[in-house]
Amino acid sequence: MGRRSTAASGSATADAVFKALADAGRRRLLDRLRVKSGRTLNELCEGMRMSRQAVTKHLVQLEEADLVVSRRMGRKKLHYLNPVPIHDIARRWIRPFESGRLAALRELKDQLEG
Amino acid sequence: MGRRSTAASGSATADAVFKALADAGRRRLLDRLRVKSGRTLNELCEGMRMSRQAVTKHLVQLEEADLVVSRRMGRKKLHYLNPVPIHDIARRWIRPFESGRLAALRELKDQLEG
DNA sequence: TTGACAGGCAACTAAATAGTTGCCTATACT
DNA sequence: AGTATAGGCAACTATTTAGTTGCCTGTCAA
Repeated sequence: MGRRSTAASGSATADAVFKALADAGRRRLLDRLRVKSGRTLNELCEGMRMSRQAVTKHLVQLEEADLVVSRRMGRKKLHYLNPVPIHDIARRWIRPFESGRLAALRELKDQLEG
Repeated sequence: MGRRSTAASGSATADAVFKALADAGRRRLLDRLRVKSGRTLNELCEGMRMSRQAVTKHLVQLEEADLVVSRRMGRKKLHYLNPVPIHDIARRWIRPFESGRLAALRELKDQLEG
């Protein structure tokens, strides 16, 4: 029920993307893919203080959010960063809040002081 | 144990902010505060298909993420949008991924095709 | 062709989330 | 004073999440 349009090609839901970003471990994985994309599972496990299975599950979440795309190469699985979903949430959920930023801050300050 | 620096004044953790954003209901609350800040709890309950208590809990999470700041006025509680945490995560977690966006996309495309 | 390497799957547990309901307190209105 | 309004607190439930362990499969290399 409520299948999330597997995200393989289109953009994932904002829910999935924010949820994927809401974990320091997953953000670390993204950061490392940003530096160098195309890493194997085992490479990505390095330095993560958890089992390989745990990392796999995090990668699954990242793939469901379409933030990571993977490809099998022989017995290896290579993981690539896909920046599109981040771009999408930035447009819808970040920039609109930055636009009104100064106004919001002024209003907030007024109310907290006055 | 791991107390999260209650966020009252400083900027909240990225975890708390992303987690707060990872729910459509909470994002809706933020959207409405963006249009008009300084709303009461009951105002914010309107149109949310859940009990007042549920909304209260969502607002607590938003406050813990420092995305919302509240102030008692008589028997009313007014809620204000605070745009700072969004600005912070944009700087650390959004823009860096947008910078390399075209490069990442080219790399991704190459790998998926080749 | 045998072993080592890379990864996948399933079952389980512990903890966090999202929501409910019932009742209580404080402030405002008449 | 008495009632309606605005919100708070506590207890409880169901679901989701994050992690573990054990074992299995497919691929490469000597």
